[in-house]
Amino acid sequence: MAFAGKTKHEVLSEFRTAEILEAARKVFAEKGFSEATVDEIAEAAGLAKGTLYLYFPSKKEIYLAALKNGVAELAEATRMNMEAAGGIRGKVHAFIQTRLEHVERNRDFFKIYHAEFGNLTHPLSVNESFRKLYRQQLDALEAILEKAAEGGEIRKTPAGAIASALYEMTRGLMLRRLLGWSGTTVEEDVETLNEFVWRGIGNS
Amino acid sequence: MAFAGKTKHEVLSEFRTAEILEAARKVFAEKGFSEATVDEIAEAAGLAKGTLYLYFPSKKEIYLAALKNGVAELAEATRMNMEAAGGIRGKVHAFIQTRLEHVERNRDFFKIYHAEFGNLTHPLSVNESFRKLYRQQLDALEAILEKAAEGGEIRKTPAGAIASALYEMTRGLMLRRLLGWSGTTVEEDVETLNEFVWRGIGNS
Amino acid sequence: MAFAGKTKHEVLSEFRTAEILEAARKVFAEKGFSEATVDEIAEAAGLAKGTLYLYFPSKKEIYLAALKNGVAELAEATRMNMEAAGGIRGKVHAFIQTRLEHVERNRDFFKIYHAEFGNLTHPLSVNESFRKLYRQQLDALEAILEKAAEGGEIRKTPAGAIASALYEMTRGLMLRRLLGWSGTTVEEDVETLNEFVWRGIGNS
Amino acid sequence: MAFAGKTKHEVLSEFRTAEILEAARKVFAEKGFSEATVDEIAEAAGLAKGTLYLYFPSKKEIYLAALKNGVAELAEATRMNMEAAGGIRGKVHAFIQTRLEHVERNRDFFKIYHAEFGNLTHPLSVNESFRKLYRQQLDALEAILEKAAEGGEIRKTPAGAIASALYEMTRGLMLRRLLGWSGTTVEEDVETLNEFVWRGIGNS
DNA sequence: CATGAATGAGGTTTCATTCAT
DNA sequence: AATGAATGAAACCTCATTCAT
Repeated sequence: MAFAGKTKHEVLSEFRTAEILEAARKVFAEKGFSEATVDEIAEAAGLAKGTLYLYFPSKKEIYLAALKNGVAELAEATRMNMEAAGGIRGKVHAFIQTRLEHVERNRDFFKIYHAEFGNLTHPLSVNESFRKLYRQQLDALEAILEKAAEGGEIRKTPAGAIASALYEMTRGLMLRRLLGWSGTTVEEDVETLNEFVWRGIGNS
Repeated sequence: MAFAGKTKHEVLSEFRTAEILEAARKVFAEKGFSEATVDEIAEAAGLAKGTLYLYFPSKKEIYLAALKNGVAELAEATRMNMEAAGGIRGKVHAFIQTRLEHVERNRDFFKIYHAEFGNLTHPLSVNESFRKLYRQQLDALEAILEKAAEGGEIRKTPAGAIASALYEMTRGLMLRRLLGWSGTTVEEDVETLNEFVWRGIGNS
Repeated sequence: MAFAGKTKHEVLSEFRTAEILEAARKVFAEKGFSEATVDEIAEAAGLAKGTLYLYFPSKKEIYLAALKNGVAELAEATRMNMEAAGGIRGKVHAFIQTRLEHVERNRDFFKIYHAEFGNLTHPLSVNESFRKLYRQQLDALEAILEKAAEGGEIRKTPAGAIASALYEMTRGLMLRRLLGWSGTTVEEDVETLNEFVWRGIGNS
Repeated sequence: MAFAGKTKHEVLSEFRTAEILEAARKVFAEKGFSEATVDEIAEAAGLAKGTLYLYFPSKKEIYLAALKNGVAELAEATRMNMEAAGGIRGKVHAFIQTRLEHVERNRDFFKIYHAEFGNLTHPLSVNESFRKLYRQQLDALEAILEKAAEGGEIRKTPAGAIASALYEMTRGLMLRRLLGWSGTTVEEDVETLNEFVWRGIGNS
């Protein structure tokens, strides 16, 4: 993503931004948006409070950046892995696997991510674009399922509901891991879910 | 539940409490806990701010009451309907149906309910007992699935993960309805989910 | 003080008033004016809060009544006993004795009384008239001392300062008793103080 | 007391703290603890309300700091001057003189100081340590008197009561000056009191 | 007369944001 | 660019007082 030719200013700016976002993710993950204070984030980042405002215009923007950052990464990785996979079965497997594996490496981010789903129904919420992205992902999933059904790869189902179910059951297992309630490995969870879903939608 | 012989005080107290909780649910549903103000709740209830504090000791307690109230009701209804249903297939159907139908009649409550799941990973969150209850429900679901598997009613699966998946996919469809993204009736959603789950766990 | 010919109304009114003042004295003694609440007084009096407002227009007035009541009684008893006593020596003794003995029987009142001295320097304080009364008592004491000095009964002193000293040293021993720091009887305290004062002002 | 080598932060912090305490003393002196508002103190200090909270965690702590500050200073000055003075007569004189002179230079503080004596009998009062300090001073005074009596410098008296009387008569004259009721100079008051006390306890 | 539910002004405290250094 | 002291709006909560019953 990064490329040569950056000015010294740009390099520093990116470095600070990343530094702040990492600290922010840690604090927001622990406390949630409202309970977290800018002071805490500044301290976690080892910077003065005022410095944060050189890089972000508000607490809310820090939060959004910390969120979007990870969301885009996850969405992108998911999309790419699904594209690379052949056939509907591979795609579904990729979807589940990518997401579940991601959790392990980004626990702080996922706590924020989860919290944000809780805010989806507050219209005045921190985030309008989050809802859109969620919708896009569901729609994409739905489209894939519908196409597969048309091609006879899977049975005919109300694809929207199934997409939602697939998305959320995956998220459920992610949450379960986050809470430390899983006695299983990621691989096992992936297989369990994959098997379950496949039976659910397969046209056996 | 209500019975004669209540004092005037008790009647009024119950009435006010209900009045406040209804207003609170509306405001909390719209804004979430942190963004909601006690003033707004008071106004929504048509009462003065001080009056709320005659019935609840703090904003947090109002929130918890509004939450617990509905949570207990939902949990109880779900448990009863599952118990009444015969066989694992009936129980799973009852689980899905009870929950999805409940949403339609308690939209405000469900927004709060959903938001609280987002807080599950914040250890210092408003609510410790909520996490426990969630865990209990998952455990109960797991136990039912395991027993059914032992009895040969369904295939053998890692019951914990499946319970989580079942719980969350249902919650996903609830959220979908809440967001107005469903073009389907509750009955259709129930059947879709039921069919999907049953294929997923059945021992065909 | 009470006399026949009262209407039923007056009798009840006096009874309620006394009841309230006793409760008020107890609560104010324990908490001070600001920390005491009207609710507490009402509860201590076994009456509803609203009832208090039938007999007193405000919390402040309850306080003042509870205070003045006792202040007047103390001042009157002191004045009478001093008048009855012969000679300056007897008068001083009567002053000390009356006041110290009074403490034992009216501990609640004396806590309020003491607190009020602490407010003397707040011009906007609860009580303007209290300051006046204090001043009157000091002036009276001063006048007595001056007259005695003129008559050669005691030595010549700056009578104002001595009056103040006499008043406050007595109050000091009263406070000492209130705090439970006295290992002595009232009589002993009276004699100690009397001896001390007499040596201090006597014209030996 | 101040010395070089302080950081800029320390200098500012001390300056602000002093600034706030001076304003606080003025406001508390005028209104008492309960009637004073943080807003008033902030305004008197020429600072925003929030700024006070950068230096003190609560209104109560501001009050205590304003109080303790002066109390410690007075106690220390008194102790030192008494120690420096030779013989019991000198010590008593030093006690009276130090305290009375202190009033003139710290009128605001002394109003708070006096008010606090009024709270001594409220067990849940702002200040527990104040009571202890008062007790310590009385005990020290008592010890000095007892020792002098044993050495034959003064007559035998119940030293505790006399200590209390001495302390409070001094405080009485301090209050008298505070109220502007003294037509005399500090020196005259000191001499009057000294003479009075000395006759009272001397072994003539 | 008595009640106590209701009120709402007013107090303390927090914290996102600004800006002079 | 970085700082962190200062700000003040806004939130929660208390409690003296009122008034319909």
